[in-house]
Amino acid sequence: MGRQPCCDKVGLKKGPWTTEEDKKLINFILNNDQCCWRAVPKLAGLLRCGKSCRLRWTNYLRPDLKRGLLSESEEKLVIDLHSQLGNRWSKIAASLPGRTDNEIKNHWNTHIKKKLRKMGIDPLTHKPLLPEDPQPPQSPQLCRFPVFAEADPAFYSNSPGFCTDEVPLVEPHEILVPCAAAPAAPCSSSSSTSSVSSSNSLVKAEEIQLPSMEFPDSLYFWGADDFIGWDSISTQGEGKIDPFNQRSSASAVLDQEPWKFELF
DNA sequence: AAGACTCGCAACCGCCTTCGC
DNA sequence: TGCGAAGGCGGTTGCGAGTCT
Repeated sequence: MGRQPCCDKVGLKKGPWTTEEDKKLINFILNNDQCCWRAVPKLAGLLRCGKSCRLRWTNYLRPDLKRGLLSESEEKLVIDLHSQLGNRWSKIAASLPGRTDNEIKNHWNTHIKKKLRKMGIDPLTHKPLLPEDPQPPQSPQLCRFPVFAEADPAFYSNSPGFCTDEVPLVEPHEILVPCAAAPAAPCSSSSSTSSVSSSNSLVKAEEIQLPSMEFPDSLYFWGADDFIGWDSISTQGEGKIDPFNQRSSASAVLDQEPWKFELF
């Protein structure tokens, strides 16, 4: 028995969003509350599934999104959080304001994974990559590679220039640290698939005293003060139309201050 | 110059979780 | 308490752009 599709797909458009569709969605969300996504496409006049609208909004159109590559510190945070949480991208993204789970996931898969491998670290387990020998390190003096924060909070801070792009290849034996310095903690990596059982790793994430990354309310959604341009949308793409001839009061607010980043 | 190959990202798919009745 | 609907999430895919041969 197949699962019912999330929405009736007959007649629904798929694939890349057009500028016009973006405008419609933006306009709708600016003018209305985000009631239920299922209703959004119909009300906004889009031939899309509600899920698709939600995804487009949260991953691409949301005003508080940062664009561009992750900064060095963001990347470090992602690595650290990943060692705690595994592939729980939404949880990781929650600690990185303006970043989406999808963006972080993509960045992880395309950049960080490679860099960690280059460093001799298994991106899944955050342990040293084992050479040919499949046996895990058994030495009582050595324990598995600890998560960064646990291993040494100064891991990064002591290397201000740390950039995973530039790190030399590190041999596994160079990474292993004495157990005393880093009590083994359950790493979530079998974890990439497993449910990081909950409290444990989550508590650990708290324990490392991550910087408070909570958005101020104003930034979250109608944070017009930190939000630049639909104009960039209007000038982008084939149409080059001004989508907001009929701007809502909400979007009019956005005119009052320049938005600080570009969506496209 | 052109075809092959690689890479990165946006978007989709389908399972899981949450919520309302 | 159980059920169905909707939203959330993580894995995967497809395609365009860039690079290599």
